[in-house]
Order: sequence, then structure tokens, then C-alpha cells
Amino acid sequence: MEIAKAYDPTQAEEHHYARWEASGFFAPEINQDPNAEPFSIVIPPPNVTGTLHMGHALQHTLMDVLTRWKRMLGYRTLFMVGVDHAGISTQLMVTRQLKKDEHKTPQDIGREAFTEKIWEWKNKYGGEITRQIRREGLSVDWTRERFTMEENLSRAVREVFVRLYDEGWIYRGTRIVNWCPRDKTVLSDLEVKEEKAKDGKLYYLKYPILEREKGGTGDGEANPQSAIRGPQSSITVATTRPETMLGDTAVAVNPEDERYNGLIGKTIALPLTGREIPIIADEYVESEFGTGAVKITPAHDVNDWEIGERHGLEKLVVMNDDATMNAASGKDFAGLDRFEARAKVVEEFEKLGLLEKVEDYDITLPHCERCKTIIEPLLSEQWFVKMDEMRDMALKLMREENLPHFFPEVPHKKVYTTWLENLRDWTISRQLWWGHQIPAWYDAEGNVHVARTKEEAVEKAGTDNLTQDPDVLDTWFSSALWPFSTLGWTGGAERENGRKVVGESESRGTSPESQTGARGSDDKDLGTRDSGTRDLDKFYPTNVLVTGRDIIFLWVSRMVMTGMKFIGEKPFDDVIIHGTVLDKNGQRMSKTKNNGIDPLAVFEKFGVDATRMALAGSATGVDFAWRDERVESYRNFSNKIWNATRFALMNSDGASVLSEPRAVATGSSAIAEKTRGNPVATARGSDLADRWITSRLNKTAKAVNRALETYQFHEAVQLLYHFFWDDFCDWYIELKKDEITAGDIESSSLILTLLEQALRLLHPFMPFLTEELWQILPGVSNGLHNASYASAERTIMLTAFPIGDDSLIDERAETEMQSVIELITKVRNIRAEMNIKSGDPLSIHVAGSVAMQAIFAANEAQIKKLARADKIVLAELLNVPKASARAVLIGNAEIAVPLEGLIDFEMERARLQGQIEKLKIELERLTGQLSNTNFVEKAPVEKVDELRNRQSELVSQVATLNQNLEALN
RNA sequence: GCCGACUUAGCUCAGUGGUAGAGCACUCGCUUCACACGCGAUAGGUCACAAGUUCGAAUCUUGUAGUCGGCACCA
Repeated sequence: MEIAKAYDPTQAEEHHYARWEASGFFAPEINQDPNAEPFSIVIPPPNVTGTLHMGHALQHTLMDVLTRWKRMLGYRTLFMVGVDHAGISTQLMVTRQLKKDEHKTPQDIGREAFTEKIWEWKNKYGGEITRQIRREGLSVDWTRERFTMEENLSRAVREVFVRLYDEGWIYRGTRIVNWCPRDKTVLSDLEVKEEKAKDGKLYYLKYPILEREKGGTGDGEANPQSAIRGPQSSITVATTRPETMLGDTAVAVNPEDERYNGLIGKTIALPLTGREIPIIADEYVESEFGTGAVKITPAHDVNDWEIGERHGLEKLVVMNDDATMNAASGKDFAGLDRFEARAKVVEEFEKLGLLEKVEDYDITLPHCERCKTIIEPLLSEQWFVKMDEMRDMALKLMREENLPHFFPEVPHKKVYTTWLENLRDWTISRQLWWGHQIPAWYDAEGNVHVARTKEEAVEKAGTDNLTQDPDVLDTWFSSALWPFSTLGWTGGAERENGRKVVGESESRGTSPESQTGARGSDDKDLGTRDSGTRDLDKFYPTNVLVTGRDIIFLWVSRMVMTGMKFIGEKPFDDVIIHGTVLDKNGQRMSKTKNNGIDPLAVFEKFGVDATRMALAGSATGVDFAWRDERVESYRNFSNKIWNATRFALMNSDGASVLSEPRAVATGSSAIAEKTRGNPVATARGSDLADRWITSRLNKTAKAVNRALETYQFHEAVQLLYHFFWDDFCDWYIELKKDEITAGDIESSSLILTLLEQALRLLHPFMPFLTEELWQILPGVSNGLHNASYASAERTIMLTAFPIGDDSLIDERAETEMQSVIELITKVRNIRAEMNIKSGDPLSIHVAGSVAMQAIFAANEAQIKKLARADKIVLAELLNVPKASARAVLIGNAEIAVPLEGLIDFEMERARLQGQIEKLKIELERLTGQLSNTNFVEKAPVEKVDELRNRQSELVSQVATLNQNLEALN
């Protein structure tokens, strides 16, 4: 059989995925072993609006490698796939579309029509990301594909909301929140990104102090002051947001601050407003900062809000939800944008002579993560989750069981723990239309009724005159449930199999809001809650989560908390935090910088498998700059695999993959011990190359499994790359070439068998190429499958993953082969350095021990071929003419290549001199070390012996080379 | 301000208390019948800097510098 000369990835990428999927290979049900251990992994659901980027490609590759590997080992694997509705992004995207197509706003068409549009949009374009996931070759179970907005997952969301509300862990409250004036919604702290302001300024504003007596300033501590006339007739405050002064309701100073002692309780005539506000004392104020006097705007600043609470200050809202000034700001300002208002306030102060100074000031400002608009702290009524108890569950899990286990552990374990320790309540309502609408209804009196369905709310309220809360939940609220909601949980009881339910709260809700409604006290089962599902039982907790470090707080921590709370068990054991793919200059990829690299373009150029290798080949958790050259080298590797197979197939007449793979390695899995048979002495028990490659294969298999067990993907990639290219192609195939091309069927079968094993090892990383080649190997069948998949249609993805067999590791063969390799390499070196044309004949004289002679004698044909020699003379002592090039081998052997008429003595002298120099450097260091009595006494004996042996080896090699050198004179 | 990571060959990165590694690039040679996306042979590094621990440090400790990241504050 003959195949194309170069590998074309597109073919392989088109051939197999559909069949894998249609044949049910991805579904856990393909596993026919009822006792198979489960392995499950959930995809971090990409945004439904999203397209694939390198971060996805990286994490997807790692997950798929693990899944395919475990599947081949015989686990019942589930790689759960789905997408996230991504509230804000999706709504923004469709809003833009609407504006472009119909010049309308969502408000123009109304909530129902708008959400309808989003669903349409989702159905039309939402498949892009899933098409791309297929393109990547992910072995996800599409029959279980989930979407966060689908009915069952929405039921889970409502269930969780109601239960948390009933326990008082969800409440409604009025707070200063992060408000995005452009998206017009509240955001959680995690959706706010701090960025340095370009031209931050600190404005010093003078507030005139009223000299007349005035009582009842609202500050309880204030005495009615008699008109003490001090030198000061104004107090200066510093602010970065002058426009908020329109909402000031006090000025605060530190009670210990002597400068202002006498002013506490006095009244300020607040410029531009006609209002009078008090000077109050509060510990919060740091005397050293600014002027030591702080303007207090309780409705527009978090800290001011707290001071306002302490002092009973009025909370004057002066802004609208689009960050324009409202009527309360005064008619001169109403309607102005916040930044226009800022300029105008400053201008007015200047006119009044009240602008003391303006300083440049470095400041970071909160921005909306999505639209980059500057966040405005705004007073607003929202829904919150009280996090302390769930937080404690997660902390306990970490403290007592060290779970989840982060890879790499440093720094993520600490960062995660510290973040949890400082966790604050979570703002979960969003002023959007796309998302899970909050399951709370209000009656005519404004009482709130939280329920799973409107019917339940009606029952609780005793009226059907109810209005549902218009807000939706933070997208991350539903993502937090992903590991169990996708497995079918819609509200069953906590797990009872062994693990005790953690943190079930005894106390019911105590927040004021939770008591406002005439809530039904019984959690009635409306028949919508099943008590867990088989998937949940089988696959929860999942084994490992793979994600980026940017969502450890947003997502990972919340899954842990909800998992502990609602299932009573951790959602996963291990969390792999992969690195960030940077551009070639080491910069983060971003849309604004337009330096993103499109994975699809890379697939197109180098193939999916090569891309997967390049991604998996990066160290776990470490950021790395993208280099096309890296992928290119794996593209070349793909071609290497292709051509090695091509060679095997060109010479495969009558040969086939051996059905007893233990001829070369064990194909059994950790689970399928049953496939163990007697190790067949390799087909050529006496052949060094066969014993050597068998040993290398088994060592590699063991090492690859070990690497994957600890998520050292790059280690596995390196092992496979070097085994295949260096050991298998450069040496084994070359050594066996003559036999194989001569039609030795036994050798051909053996090489096919080895190749088949190598393809299996490579399959988790390079699924398309390996399947494409595996299918055309003679003799493959589902007989090579892991026993769990015995009856499935034949595919490499269900073969048994080689785990390696100690009994087939042959250190002696490896040592002997090293000698052969060294001999060939030294001769090649002589040829290259002495400028001997590759076509010119050459004979090799080798002097060495009887044992070494035997090794070389047994492999004479191969050595002659690879060294391009026509003769080998083996003896105990060299007997060659002076005109020879010489070298030494490990094991006190030496070689010479007679070069009558070819040799340039000067050149040979230089060559020998060079070799001597190199050895001498090492020898000197060793001798120095060994003459250090401290070393000899304190270092381990084996180490000392090792160095001594090496030393004597070097001594004799140097001596030999010196003799050779002198002989030339 | 607090916490953390990183600094190794020209580039991108592995690695490790005991002789410093890979890929790519570079140099030299090769139309050797699987592969020029290839084969063969070289060259290239005070492992950021300083001090300490140790028989021995690129590896452990501390400090310094640079790069990057997270968190907090920001009147």
C-alpha cells in the first residue's frame, strides 16, 4: 500500500469526527464494562456569542487529552459540553445588531420581542462556537450538550435562588453599587476592572463656613456653637470628582485633628446649591491625606455611604442611571453628563474664587469589564447573596481536605484562600433582559414573594395580581451550578452516599427583606424536582477542571461553594490553571490591541493536531509567547509520523499489526488487567534493535502515563516527540531498513506493531492524524480495543492505552545500543570533520573488550549501513596505518578510520586536540572535586564512585587520544 | 500599600542540590530508494546581580534590579 508523500491535515480532519460522534464513541455509554470507573470533566462553558480564541484552544486541548487518555484506559468518560448565555455580552451584541438593522433600541420593541430576538440570534449564530469545538476534535458528548438558559438548568437556578432566599442567604437591599452607566446595570465587584486614569486630577475646593450660630445640624455631637470667630472662614476639601459636591451632605474631619477641632459642628454654605451642610467628625478621615477634610456624598460613594449611615446624613442622589445629573443637582446642572458637570463645577468654583488649586494625581478608576465605561458608584436597590456561610464551607474543604487541589498549587491555592477569606456579599441582580429572570414577585402592596414558579408565588401570595421582578441574575449565578445542573440536578436532595451534608443551616432567614413577604413556610415539592439523576450519581464530583486564572474567583470558587451547599460534596478534585497565551511580543492578546491569533487560521495553516501539540507542549500554568514556529515544528512532526507510516506500509505486503501486542509492549490498561498475557519475547528475541526499541517504547509509555497523572502535559509531549522522532525514526527504522525493504515479513509486522503502539500513545494529543493512519494499518481491528469497548466499531480512540511493562524494559539492550549509536556517531563525525564525501568508502577499525566486539559484530550490517562503511575490523588492539582518524568510545574502546591518501594530518591533529581539550576540562573539574576530602567524606558513596569511574574513563580516553596525537608527529 | 510569579543558548521555552536541555534560527555537508515539513555533523550559556547555607548552588535562604500578574486603597 502506498500513501501520499506529504501529510495533508485537512483530509484527516474531515474524515473522522462525524463518525466518532455518530457512533457514540464520545458518550460514556460506549463503555460496556458495568464496573468501569467514571471519569468526568465539564467544559468551562464558552459564551454563546463567542468564537474560539487561543485560551479556549489551550484549555480544550488539555481537557481532551485527559479525556481521550482516560477513555483509552477504560474509564467511563464523560466530557460535558455546553455554552453559557453570557447575559451582558449577548445582550450588547444583539442590541448593536438591532440598532444596525432596524435603528431601534431594545426599549423600542419591548422585553418580550427583544428576548425573542436574542433567542433567534442564539439559534442562528450560537452554533459557531460548537462548530469550532468539533473542529478542534474534542471528544465531548454532544448528546448531553447543555445551555445555561435551557429549561432544566433554569429550574436549577430557580431552585437554588428560592432555597437561598428561604434561608435568608439571598436578600434585597439598598446599597452603593458598581453601576455601569452605559449598560445601565449593576455589576459585581469582580466584573469591575481597575485601570489607571490618563489625567487624574485632585481638585481642592473651598467651602465657606457660616459664621452664624446654628443648631440641629443633624450631627448629634454638635453643640450649638456661639459665634466663635476664628481666622478660618472656609474649609478646603480635596476631591477627584468635583461634580459629586452637588450631592454633598457633610464635610468630615478626624476628631483628633487639631486643625479642625474647633470647626466640628459648624455649618457650611455649600456653594452652587444653596444648601447648608454640617462639619462632622469621623475616625475614617485620615488627617494626613489631602487637606484632612473630606466632602461626604453618601449617595455616590461607598465610604461616604457608611459615614452617612453612622451620622444619619441625608443621601442625596444627584445623578441619573446614565450618569447625567438629575434635577436634584440644581437647574444649572440637570441634564449635564457627569464630566460636563465636573468641568462646570470647577469653572463655577473658580469664578467664585473658591478653587484653591488643582493637582495632577495618579488614580485608578473602576471600569466596566465589558464596555470599558467608567463605573459610577450609585445608590440602588439590588439582590445580594450573603456569602459567609458558603464561604466557610469552601474554606473548610480547603483546610481539611486540601480541596480543590490546584495545579500548579503555587500561587493559586493561596490566592484562592485569601480571596475567600475576604469575601463580601455578591450582587446578583442585573438590569438586563437576557438571563434568568429573578423568581420574585411583588403584590400590589409591594410585598415580595419568592417562588419557583408563578403558580407557587400566587399560592404564597394569595393573589394573582403579581408582578415579577424585572431583573435577571448575574450570568455567573447559573455558571456556579454548572457541574451539577448539567448532570441533571434540578433540586434533589443532597447526596447521601457517605459524605455528610455540610453546612446545612439551622437558622432560617433573618434579613429584613426575607421577612417582608407572606412567604409560604413549606417547601412544597411541586413535582418539578427529581431526587438526583443517574448522571449526577455517576459523574459528580467531576475529576478535574481546566480553566484560566481570570475566573478562579468568578467561577471556580462559586462552583465549590454551591457544590458544597447543594450537593454536599466538592464539585471536582483537581483544578488545572493553565497559562495565558501571549502574542509573540509577550503582550496579552486583546481586541483593542488587535494582536489576537485566530486558532482557526493556525488550524488551517498547520493542522489541528500540530496546534494541539504546540498548546499541550507548553508548561502547565505558565504563560508563553505564541510562536508560529513552534506549531510548524509539530506540523513537521505530523509529517514525520505520516512518513514513518508510509514507509511501513510501502513494505507491508503480507505483514500486519500483531494481534498480541505484548510482542513489543503491553496494551493493557490499568483497569483491563484481564488483557495481560505472557510477555512474548520480542519477535526477534536476540535482535538488539528490537529489544532496544521495545524497551524504549515501554519506558516512554510508563513515563507518558506518569506525566499525565500529574498533568505534566508538556513532559508527555516531549517524551512522545523524542521517542517517535529520535528513537523510532532516526535509529530504529534506519537500523531495520534493509531487512524491511528486503521483504522480511516478520520485521515488517514488528514495525507495524510498534507504530500502532506509538499511534495509540499519540492519539490523545493528535486524534485526527493517528486515526487516519491507524485505520489503514493492516491487521487493525476492534480486537485491539480496550476490553471495555470490545464490540465497538474499530477506532484508535477506543484502543487500550499502552501503560508500559517493566518486564520489557531492557537496560542491557539500552546500554548496548548506546555503544552502537556512539560508534556510528563518531564515525559520522570523522567523515564530516575530515571532509570525506558521503559516497566515499571507508572502513572502521574498532578495538575493545570481547563483549563490545560481540555487540558490534552482531550489528555489523546495520553499523556499516548507517556509518556508510564497507568494512569493519574488530580486534583487541588497533592495527591501522598512521594515516587514520581516531576517536575513543565509552567503555575503553577506540576506533580508527584509515584514510590513506585522504587524510590531512594537520586537520586530524586539530580534531584530536579539540577532543582532548573537551575531555580535559571535564577531567580537571572531576579531579578537583575528588581531591576535595570534604567531598569524598560527606558526599554519598555512590556519587563518589560514579565520579571516580567517570574520572578513570576520562583518564584513559585522554591518554589514548594523546597517543594518537603523538603518533601523527 | 500588600501578596505572588518570572529572569537559563540569538528567539521561544523546559529542567534540576552533583558533567546545563529542546524546538526554531545559525554554520558545514548531503537529490542516502519514508519524509528537504528531510538526513548527517557542529557551534552556541558565569542559568539577572550580590551575599549566605552546603563537601557541592543554576537549583535552597536573604537581599538588589528588571519584567509581569493578583488584591486593596485612592478625599
